[in-house]
Amino acid sequence: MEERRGRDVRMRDIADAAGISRQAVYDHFGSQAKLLVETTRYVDEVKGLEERRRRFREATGGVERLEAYVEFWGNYIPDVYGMAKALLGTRESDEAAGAAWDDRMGAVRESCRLTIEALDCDGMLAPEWSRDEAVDLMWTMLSVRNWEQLTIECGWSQERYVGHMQQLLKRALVRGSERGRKRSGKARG
Amino acid sequence: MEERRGRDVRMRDIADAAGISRQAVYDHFGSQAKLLVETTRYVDEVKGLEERRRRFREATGGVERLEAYVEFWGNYIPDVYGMAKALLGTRESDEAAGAAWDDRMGAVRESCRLTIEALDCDGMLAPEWSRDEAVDLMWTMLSVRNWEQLTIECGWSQERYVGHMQQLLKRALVRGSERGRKRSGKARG
DNA sequence: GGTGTAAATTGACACCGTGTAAAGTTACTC
DNA sequence: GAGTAACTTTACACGGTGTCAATTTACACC
Repeated sequence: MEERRGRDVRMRDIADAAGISRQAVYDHFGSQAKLLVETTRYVDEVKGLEERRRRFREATGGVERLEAYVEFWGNYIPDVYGMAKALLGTRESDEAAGAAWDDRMGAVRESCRLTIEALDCDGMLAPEWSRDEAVDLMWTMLSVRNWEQLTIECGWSQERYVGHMQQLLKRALVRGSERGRKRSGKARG
Repeated sequence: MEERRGRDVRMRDIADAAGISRQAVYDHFGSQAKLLVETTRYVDEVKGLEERRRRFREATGGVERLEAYVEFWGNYIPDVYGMAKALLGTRESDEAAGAAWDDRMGAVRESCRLTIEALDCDGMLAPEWSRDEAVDLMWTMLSVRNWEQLTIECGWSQERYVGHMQQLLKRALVRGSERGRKRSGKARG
C-alpha cells in the first residue's frame, strides 16, 4: 500500500504481494475493510505511534503544544499515507472502514482540543475564536487531504509543510500572532 | 446528486430519477464519467458561474480581491457540492473524471494566483511567503474537502465559513495581518 | 509409518456495478 | 405508408468482492 500509495488495493493484488491465495486472505481477515482496519493498527505499532505521541504530550505551554503537535502529526502522515489513502477509498462504500477512519480522525481531533485548551488556559487563544471553532479549524488544516495536496500535488517538502502549518496556525489562532519569528520549530529546549 | 449529496450515482439511479431506461442514459452520455463532466458544465451554467465570477473580478486591490474571491468561491461550493462529490468519487477510477476535476481545480488555482499577484503588487504579501507557496496555501485552504469538513462535519454555517476563511487567509498571507477588523465581507460599496 | 488437524489451495459461483450489443417498440415527419 | 430518431427490453462481457466446498500440504503426535 505504501509503495502504490493506496491504489490497487484489490484483494487479488494483496494476495499476490503476500504470496498466498486470495482465499487465504479472506480466511485471515474476513473482508477488505477488516483487513484495512487491522493493518492500520499494525502500522501504528510498527511506526511507533504511541512513542511519538508521548513526545508531543510532554509539551505543556499552549504554543509549544501547538508546534509540537503539528510537528508530530505532520511527520506521521507520510508514514501512514498509503494506508490512509486506502482506507479513505473504501470509506464511502464500507461501514467498518468509515468507522475506522472516523476513529482515527477523532483521535487527531482530540489532540487538537487539548492543544486549543492549553492555548486558552495560557490566555493565548485569539479572541475571535471560540474553543470549538478553533479546534475545528486546526483539525481541518491538519487533514491528510491537505497534506496530500500541499506535499504531493504542490511539491512542498516535509519541512516546508510542517513549518508553514505551524506558522499558519499560530498566526490564525494565537493572540497577537507573533509576526517577528521565522521558525521556532525544533531548535528549542 | 444534490439531494443525495453525491452518493448513489449509479447509472441505474440516475436513469430511474430521470424516468428513462439505463440504456438511454448511455445513448445520451456514453459513460458515467462523461455524464458527470457534462452535468458539471450544465450546473455551472444554471448556477451562473460566470456571472458570479465577474463580480469577483471587479475587485482590484489585493485584499479586496482576496475577500471577494473567498466570498465568491465559498458561496459557490454549496451549490455544486453534490456534483463535486460525485466527480471526486469517480476521480480515482476514471481518467476523464479526473481530468474534469483537475480542470475545475485548475481554474480555482488560477484565481488564487491572480489574487496573490494583486496582493504582491500592492506590497501586501507577507514577506515569509513566496508567491507560489502563497497560491498553494490559498488554493488548499479553499478546497471542497475543507468546506465539507467545516460546514457539514463541524456544523459551521455558510457565513461563519466564509468569514473565518477570509480572516484566516488575510492573517496568514497579508503583511501586518490587520487584527482589528472583525468582518468586512458583503457590506461592500 | 499412520492418523488427525490446521492452514492453504483451487475452482466454482452469487452478486453488483459498468458498459456493449441487438432486436423491437413508439412516435413523429414527409 | 415509409423512414427515422428516441427509447425500451433483454442479454451479455468484464471486473471486483465475497462465499462455499473439495482437496492438498505440512506438521505434530502416537
